[in-house]
Amino acid sequence: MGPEQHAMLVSIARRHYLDGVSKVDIAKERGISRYKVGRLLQTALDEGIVRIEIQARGGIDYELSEALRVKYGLRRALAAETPDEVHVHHGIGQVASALLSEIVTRDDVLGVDCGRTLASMARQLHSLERCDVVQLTGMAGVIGQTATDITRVISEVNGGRVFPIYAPYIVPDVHTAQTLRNHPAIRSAMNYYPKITKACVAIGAWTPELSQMYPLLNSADAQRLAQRGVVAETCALTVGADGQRIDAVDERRIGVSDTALKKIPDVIALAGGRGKTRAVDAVLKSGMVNSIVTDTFLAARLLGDRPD
Amino acid sequence: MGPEQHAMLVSIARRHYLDGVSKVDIAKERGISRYKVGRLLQTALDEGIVRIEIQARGGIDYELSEALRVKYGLRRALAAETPDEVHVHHGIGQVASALLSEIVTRDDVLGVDCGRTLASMARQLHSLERCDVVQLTGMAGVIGQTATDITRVISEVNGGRVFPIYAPYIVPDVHTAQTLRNHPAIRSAMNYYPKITKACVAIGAWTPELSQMYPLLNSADAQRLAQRGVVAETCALTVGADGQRIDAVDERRIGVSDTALKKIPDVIALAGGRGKTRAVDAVLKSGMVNSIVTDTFLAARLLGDRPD
DNA sequence: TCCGGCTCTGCACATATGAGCACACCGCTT
DNA sequence: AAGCGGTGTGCTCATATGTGCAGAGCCGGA
Repeated sequence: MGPEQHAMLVSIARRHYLDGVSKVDIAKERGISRYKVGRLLQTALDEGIVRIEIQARGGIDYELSEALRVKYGLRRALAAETPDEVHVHHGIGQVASALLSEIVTRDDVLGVDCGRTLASMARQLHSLERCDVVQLTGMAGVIGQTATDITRVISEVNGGRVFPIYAPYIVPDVHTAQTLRNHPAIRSAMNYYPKITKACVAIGAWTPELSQMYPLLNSADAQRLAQRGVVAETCALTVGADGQRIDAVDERRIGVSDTALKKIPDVIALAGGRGKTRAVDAVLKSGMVNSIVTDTFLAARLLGDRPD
Repeated sequence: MGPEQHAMLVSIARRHYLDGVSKVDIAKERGISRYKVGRLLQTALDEGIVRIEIQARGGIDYELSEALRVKYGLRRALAAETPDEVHVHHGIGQVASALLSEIVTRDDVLGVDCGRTLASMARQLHSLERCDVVQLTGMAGVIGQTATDITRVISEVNGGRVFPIYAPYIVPDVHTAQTLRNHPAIRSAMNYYPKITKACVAIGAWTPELSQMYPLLNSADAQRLAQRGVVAETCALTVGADGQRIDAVDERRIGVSDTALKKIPDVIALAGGRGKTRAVDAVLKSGMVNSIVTDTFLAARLLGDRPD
């Protein structure tokens, strides 16, 4: 292509894409037909003279996110860019806290699970509309990362009412569980579950290290569940590889039921790091959550169907 | 703006600008109105999420070129990017040769003036449609840069017929000029002038160094012309600052007349370097040329109305 | 010289798009 | 309770735009 042709393409492209002049008007300006202008602009596009770039804000890989969203039919998916594959909690927490700030409104009721990533999210929460905060599960895990701690931190940020559950995640026998569920404060929280409109939950893989729940069982029970196909849990609700519920110790749990969880309009899972690919895949297929915040590495593995 | 909103903007922008999906279809995909899609895309544009860049090919500044073209109402203008303001001939010659290759067709008749820049153009001419080449002016200047040399070099490239003028640019008296014009070979060339469809000419400023013509006059004549307002010449046709013809030694010239030059459909001037701003401005205003190939420095000065 | 393929052009017609407008909703004040 | 700006939404209607198609010119080969 010669310089005259090139100059005309550049000039017309400028006029259209930068000055916003319509093709019809450009055609009038230059005394050519609008079809010709359209075709010249198409040429400019094909030749790479006009480049359209989507400049995503840093911190999130929107291409991976969108692919993930489509693959699992989610309401939203966000893949946080993290420095490496190990220290992903901070990044996921940051994105999740921004997400919460964005979507939580005054009359939401927010349900909260436990976990390291959720704790990071809560710590990074700068502002949040005042709303009720309900603890979705009993207490488990390291101090400062239990659902009770997270619930408290969030309520401190937004000044909302709190519905904590001062009770363990899993208790040794059914009777104790029933007793606890009848405790007025706990009952008050659990009665509020149907009102929850948004929830943040963690996803655990079925290993002692990658689940808050696994270590609470005796190892025989845990292994028996593994043999029955459990690969993941969220809110201590165990699921198999295809996302099907595998009823485990439900009657000994203190927390939201799977049916109640599914009725929450907006359930956001937070999960990242090595070893969780199959678990996240399973929970996303379970229908118990409709949004995911993860890291780019895990997102890529989910899309590539490669477990870790 | 929160990550969800941002992700949606990015996702929609991708779909529209990269995948080419219409706003209506995107609206259907996402179950929202087309107005909303339009407004989201506008937001994405305003927020800088979508960036449209016009990637010009190197070697030419198309922005300056276009501004120049509009300012002088030219058919085309090209500002060559050159390493510095002194060695501009190579760059201008390169662009001009590419331009010639592009626009010259088999049944064009090409008229050629003399000068350093035109010589550079001719040397860099790789391929050119076969066409007749006519010398527009007598010989002047350094050997190898006369119109005769340039005409020959061009014809060697394209194998076309040549109409040279073996005669000086300017002769001492009217009689000699008339005699030469009646010489069969010269007459044959000059009779061909009305058939010329495209021409390349140089622009000289009215100083001994910056014009092929000035040194051919005795200094008294030259200075007298300067007093009459001559600031530039092309093809030894002198013009004043507003582009008006100032009849100088026309009867002693051997070359195309101003009326004949104006009748050529496409006259391309080549000029660049320091000290030529007023001269180029004048010639562009004269209506004798309708295209310019110059360097970016001179182009910028022409646009800034700053003489050098 | 004729012919087939090729490119370029502009048309008709269906869609897509832009712009102003009215209306509903919301939080806030009087 | 009523008033009231601000915001977001979808409407109508005039334009702008995309697409398939047919004709014109052009070129190379039979």
